[in-house]
Amino acid sequence: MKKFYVTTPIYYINSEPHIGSAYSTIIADVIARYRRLSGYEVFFLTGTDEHGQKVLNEALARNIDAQKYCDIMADKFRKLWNELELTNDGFVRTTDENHMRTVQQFVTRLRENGDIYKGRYEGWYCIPDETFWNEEDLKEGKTCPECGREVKWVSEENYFFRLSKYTDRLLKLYKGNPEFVQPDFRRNEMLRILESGLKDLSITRTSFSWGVPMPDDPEHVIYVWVDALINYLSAIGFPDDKETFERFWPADVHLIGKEINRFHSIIWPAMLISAGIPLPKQIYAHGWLTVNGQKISKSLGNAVSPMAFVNVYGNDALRYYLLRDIQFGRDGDFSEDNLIGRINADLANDLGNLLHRTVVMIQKFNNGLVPEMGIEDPIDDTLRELAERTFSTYTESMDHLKFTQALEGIWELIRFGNKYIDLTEPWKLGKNLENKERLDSVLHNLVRVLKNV
RNA sequence: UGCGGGGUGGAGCAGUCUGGUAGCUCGUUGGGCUCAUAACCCAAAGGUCACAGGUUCAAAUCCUGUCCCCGCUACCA
Repeated sequence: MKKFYVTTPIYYINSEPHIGSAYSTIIADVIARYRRLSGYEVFFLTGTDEHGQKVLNEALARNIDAQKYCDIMADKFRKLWNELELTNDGFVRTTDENHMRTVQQFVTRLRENGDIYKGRYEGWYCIPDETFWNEEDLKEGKTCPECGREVKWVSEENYFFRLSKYTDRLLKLYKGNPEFVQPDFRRNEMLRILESGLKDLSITRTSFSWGVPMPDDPEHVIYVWVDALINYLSAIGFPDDKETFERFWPADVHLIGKEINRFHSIIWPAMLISAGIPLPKQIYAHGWLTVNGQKISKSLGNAVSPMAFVNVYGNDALRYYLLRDIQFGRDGDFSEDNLIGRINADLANDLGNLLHRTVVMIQKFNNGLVPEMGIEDPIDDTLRELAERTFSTYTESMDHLKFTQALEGIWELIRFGNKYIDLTEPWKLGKNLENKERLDSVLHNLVRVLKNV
């Protein structure tokens, strides 16, 4: 049996899940369900990223223990995925004991391969923003270009990963596997970064302790990103459960948001090469959702919970809308008006009506039983051919994550279904017993179409 | 500053790589039909494809320049 391993980003739990996190996860669920239907053994992974300064701050602000805070937040994510009826096979938390052990083992491997060294990380640091800045980016009087507050020169002893060593190998990887990073324009962005050369990456911090301790040097905690990326391995048993790990690794697709592409498309493969582990087959970076044209943000208060929509319109309607209306890969706008438009026009008027017409006529003309095929007509062939074409383009589209096209194709068939009824006029056929066999075929064909849709 | 995305009938988009009658959904208008949902089916109106040059027998599509909108520029899906 063929396998398929799909992952979502693990969500950083310094804030509650919103429509954006739900979008990524719903897409992954759609991929997982599609592959299961196609006969694959699927592992669909999602989870939460729980270490780092920001999480610690959130916990402190609430005056609760960091682990306790994480437990509460992780539950919110888990609960939401349940309510959205997502079919994830795993839910990894970076505070899981086995995950933390895996991280340490992984980092040990890198060290054994000579890719970790101790160095000094220095720079201008904006404490409230937690950001390092280059000297030339600073504003007048050494202030932060982002928030205008004063920056501080900090110097910290850290461990570094020899990322620079992997520039050429990554370039070669990109050249040899054009599908490795998708969509194309995202791959090109990464290529340009590679071409400009990579700097070594500081992979530990000493300013706080909420993280995975560095093996043999617990004063240092491992940088959250290094910690987080390894979830894709730890969740399927690396390195102890060899059988499960080897069954599913390498990942078939890491589904991510565009803002974390660099970590997945450059740092992650470099880490894996260093550790001697095969690379994932594809990184797919999707776009961002705006809400009614505005960026999702806490301060605007538009970070609405997806449940607000699910409760009113239902899970399937929300999914349909997200896949149909938002070109996958690009940024898109989420608007309730458009959602309603899709529900009315596509789900109710086209699909709903077709189903309703078919069912009512079967009740009326055939006592509610689906008839066998009777007399055929050339129009039946047209319907059949369109159906066949639809299912093959559907498969083709879904394999390449072109959800909008896949759905457009299906709706072409649905619309033709409605037209087919008008052309064959079954309500007229029903008035005369002589036409019974022709009527049977019409109704039979309609049921077939609906069943497959 | 740099990089990226976009500018196509009222709205949202496809088409641009591989030049050759401008397409889809929604909306609008008129008609048809009754199995059905203010539904469905048919038809029509509506676009100098941001702007200006250029290449070509022919450009939304290739080249040059300009304008406008949006995003990113390192740890926020």
